[in-house]
Amino acid sequence: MDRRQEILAAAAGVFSQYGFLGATTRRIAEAAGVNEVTLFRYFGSKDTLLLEAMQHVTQASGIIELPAEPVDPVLELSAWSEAFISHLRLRSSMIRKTMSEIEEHPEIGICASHVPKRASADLCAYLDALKRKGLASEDFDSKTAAAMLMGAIFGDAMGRGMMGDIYPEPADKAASMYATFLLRAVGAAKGSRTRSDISKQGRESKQLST
Amino acid sequence: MDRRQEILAAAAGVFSQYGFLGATTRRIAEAAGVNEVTLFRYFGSKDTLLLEAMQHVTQASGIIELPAEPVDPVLELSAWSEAFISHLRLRSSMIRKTMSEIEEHPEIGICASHVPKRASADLCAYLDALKRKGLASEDFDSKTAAAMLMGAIFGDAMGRGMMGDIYPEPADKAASMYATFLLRAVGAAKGSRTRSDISKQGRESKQLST
DNA sequence: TGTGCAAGTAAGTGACTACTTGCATTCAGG
DNA sequence: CCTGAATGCAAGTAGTCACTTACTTGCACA
Repeated sequence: MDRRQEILAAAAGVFSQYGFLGATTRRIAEAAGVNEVTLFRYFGSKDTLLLEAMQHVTQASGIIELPAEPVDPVLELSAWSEAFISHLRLRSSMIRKTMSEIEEHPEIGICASHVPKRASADLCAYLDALKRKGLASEDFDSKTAAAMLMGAIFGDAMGRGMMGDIYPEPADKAASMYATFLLRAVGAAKGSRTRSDISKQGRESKQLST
Repeated sequence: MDRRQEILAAAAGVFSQYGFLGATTRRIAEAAGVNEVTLFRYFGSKDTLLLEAMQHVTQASGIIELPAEPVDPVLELSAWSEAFISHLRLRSSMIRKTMSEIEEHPEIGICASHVPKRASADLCAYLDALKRKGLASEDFDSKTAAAMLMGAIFGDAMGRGMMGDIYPEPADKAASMYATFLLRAVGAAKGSRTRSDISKQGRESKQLST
């Protein structure tokens, strides 16, 4: 049904603006251009409506794939990071509301956690592929590295609006700066040497390629 | 006054469990062991009570100082990171609630943002001191590096409860693993080789000591 | 012994909450 | 043309919300 989708979208929008308690059935109905009673006819209760709405929006994830066989790490990881950060930025206010709801409505939190879980798994696999192909040193922990990059991206997406001065500028290059920084840390910053910030290291670090 | 403090503490506790709308005056009064009317006699309204409560709790920050003159980067930054992550972990649920409230109650968000702002400034200054003393390479951006470490710590503190499997183990060493990873990225991972997680690296990487 | 303040108690206000019921309207298909 | 499903509308229910008023109690101090 068309109506269902409209209501779900409206519910997600209102939730991301007002949170669970603030997302009243009246507001949702108004946003959907629908009578309040219709909500209950479709979904029975506010709880199931909001749960379904959240499941609906977490379907479409903005994560792009990382190649199974890395070729140009800086290019590939920058693109991935930029896609990921814009996914998070678009949804930042919903993510904040969802995070604050995990104690009282864990089901919502669980379905939202699939996105970062998948992102992290993808990223770990990619870093391991870098090791395997000899494109990175082998003496670092993928989970630690992945947590660093994901944390930087996540923190930037959540916090820049409130404390823009603590994050690197310009905002639209930040994700690729994090990615480049990470690759340099794992000794994979050769190839694609277009960025000036890694030029110096190039001279000295053939060190660990096994 | 003694009573004031008790009420403020109770309000902060209830807020961190239920969020702004869920923190009803009844619940706060109950938690404080005080009559509901007393809240209004002291603070006039729920809004000012909660604002005052948040200002009160953000006074005491668990951030320790970083030395102005770095001596042992790994040791110093690990200690700082561990103190910071346990500060965040203790307050994770309040932080989540506060973050979801920044749109509707910006004043609360603003006073909470002082902690990460100060942490970031301290960290940047420390990284710059590393550069100045020749303990790190000079071709990285301090803000980027700081955002990476703070992001990793923040993400870990917020997310481990819900998706423990994507973060490095053990949890109580994670902060120092992030710190060590960062220092290695900036070429400052020599000295203080007591931690096992960098033992392997020790053999091969004298590389960047300028 | 009397005064004044801090706090509790009880009751109530009007607005809002999720949710229900009953009935009128619209419109498509047989 | 009739039927039935989808929807709107008006009203109502029982509960909670922040907040107020009016009054009582207990204790310190003079």
